[in-house]
Amino acid sequence: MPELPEVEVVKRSLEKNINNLIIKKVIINTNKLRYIIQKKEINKIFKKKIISVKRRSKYLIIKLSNNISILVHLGMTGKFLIINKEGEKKKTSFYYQLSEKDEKHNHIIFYLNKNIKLIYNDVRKFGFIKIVPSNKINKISHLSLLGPEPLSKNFDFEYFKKYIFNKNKKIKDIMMDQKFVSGLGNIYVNEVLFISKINPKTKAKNLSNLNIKKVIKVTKKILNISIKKGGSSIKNFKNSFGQDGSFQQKFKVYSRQGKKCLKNDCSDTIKKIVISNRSTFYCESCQK
DNA sequence: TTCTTTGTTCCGGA
DNA sequence: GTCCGGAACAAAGA
Repeated sequence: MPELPEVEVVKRSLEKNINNLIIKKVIINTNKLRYIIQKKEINKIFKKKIISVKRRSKYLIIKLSNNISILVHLGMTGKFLIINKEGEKKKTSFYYQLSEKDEKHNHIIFYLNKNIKLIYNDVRKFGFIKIVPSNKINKISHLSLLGPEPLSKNFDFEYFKKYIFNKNKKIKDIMMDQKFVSGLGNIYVNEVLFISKINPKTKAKNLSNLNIKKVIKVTKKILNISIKKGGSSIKNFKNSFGQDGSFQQKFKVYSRQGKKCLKNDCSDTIKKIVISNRSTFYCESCQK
């Protein structure tokens, strides 16, 4: 369930710890992620230096020397772990003790110089890793159709208003649509609509100007707070040191069905419904 | 055994 | 051709 804030936290962690390192060896334990990784693709990243780590939507782009990039999507349960070789004296936060159970899902191991290992671990195997030419990265299908970043200036009232004026979709579906705005998933959309006091079933084109402004403002605020807190830790999310994020206590509506609404002066309970095959949580009293 | 989870894609119907 | 929404898919744990 890594959404934008979680991916951003991973990005920062990777940036800080693997930049300028060189890929010495790659071991693929499981080649059954969303896409099979060909051996000739892996050969392209040998001895390459990690130049930068970027994020676009929920994707990570690890740029290497010689016009090669590693495009990563964490799927539902993907995570990176950075591990130093035993015996090296480094900060304890570099060490993450994997239980045997966790190690079963260590699918790809990048051996870097300075005895650092970068491990891709993914229980559900819905994530993927692709080797792509850096200069074509924005043209590949995963990235080419993405809408604006929610935290960018492009995600503003004018854009929102123009996009939804003839859309008959529910606001929740629109917010989940990566072509409209990229990086939000089910959890954060539920939270944004709750805090904005907007019913998820509302047709997007019927939103008032005031509510459009509110949604934009709340979206940016929640994402920024979550990034600051280190990402959520819903079930499987960990940053690259295996530490849990701390945002999970902050969810006001997600997964709270049957529990009391947290808005002041509201005595209603949170309802769970399904919209477009996704669990949707809201308060009937607060979100009219 | 069945249900749940998510992002993405596909397909039928309007 | 376009839009909408339901279904399917991946894998594994409860």
